[in-house]
Amino acid sequence: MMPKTSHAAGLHRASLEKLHDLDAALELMYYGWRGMTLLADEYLAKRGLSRPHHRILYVVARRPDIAIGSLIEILGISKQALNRPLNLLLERKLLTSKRSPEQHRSKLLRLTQAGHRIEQRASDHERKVMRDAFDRVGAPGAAAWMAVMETIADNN
Amino acid sequence: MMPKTSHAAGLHRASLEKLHDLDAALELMYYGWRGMTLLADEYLAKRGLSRPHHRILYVVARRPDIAIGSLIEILGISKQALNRPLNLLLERKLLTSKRSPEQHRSKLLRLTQAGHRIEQRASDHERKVMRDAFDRVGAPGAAAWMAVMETIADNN
DNA sequence: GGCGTCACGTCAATATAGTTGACATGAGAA
DNA sequence: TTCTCATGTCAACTATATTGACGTGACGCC
Repeated sequence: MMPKTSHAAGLHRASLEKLHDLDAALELMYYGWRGMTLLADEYLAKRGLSRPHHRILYVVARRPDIAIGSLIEILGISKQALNRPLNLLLERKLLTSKRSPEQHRSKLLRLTQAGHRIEQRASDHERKVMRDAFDRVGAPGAAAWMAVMETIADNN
Repeated sequence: MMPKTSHAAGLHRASLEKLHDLDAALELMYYGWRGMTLLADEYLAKRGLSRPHHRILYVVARRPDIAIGSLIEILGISKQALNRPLNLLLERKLLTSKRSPEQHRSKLLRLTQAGHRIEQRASDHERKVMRDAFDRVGAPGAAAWMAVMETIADNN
């Protein structure tokens, strides 16, 4: 539900009247997501990639030899939606796909060296933002942040 | 960078291997945003509305008599992008627009009773999620959450 | 009183990120 | 052999954005 201002590059928090005491929290969730992903998205954009590509790289990095079907399930998108970004990553040789020896009908995905590098750098941008924020509140504050987010995330 | 599972309705947190200690935080940010907006989005969808409509209603609720140009600036979108959702809200009579007595060239937007009701109910869904999460960690935990998110949000 | 600018409206083309449906292929299992 | 699984791909569509161009009515000013 929110905003931006003068500078073209980055939106900043709007100073809207608060009608409820939790309005600030709603706005922080919105701006927080943007704040965390802003640098990573800029980094990816310079390489002609975007969030969907990062999501694929992120998952494959953590599940080497994942099959395409599993990837679709984890990402929560259709195979048609996966197709384009996945093929781009294969063309760019950020990912490799090979069929497994036994289960010859599924393709197993892996990151190449270059793929690892990009995944790491993009995620590093996001982790740095989190680290800086956690450093300001110390370990107990960080733990509280995690606890709050877990409660919200599991609200399904 | 993430996920989903069996049920069609709501994604749930993926159990991916953590390569870095802050990976959990990255995933929580992703799922947290979804978790907070899930119920509100379902509520809005039942009424043929979506996030952009809610953003407009949210801002107008907090800036009665806002001009279209200011709304564009706050939302950070182009006037062409604003056009469709704004006109829908006007057609549905959730918003009114009138020209001001003096400044006859700008249009002033206001919520109708129905508009207020929808804005309030949608935002209530989000505030409830936040309230439940804050209740679990108490006031100091909530303050820590806010402090972390402010640092991240201002990362522009 | 005319000129320029401001605020708004709208048309067209494009991009991105997704959807559903249909259909094809090669591999394995029954 | 036939059925099903895992994958690939084509087409059409939706939603949400973008930029550029152009139009109109309302002021502001010399």
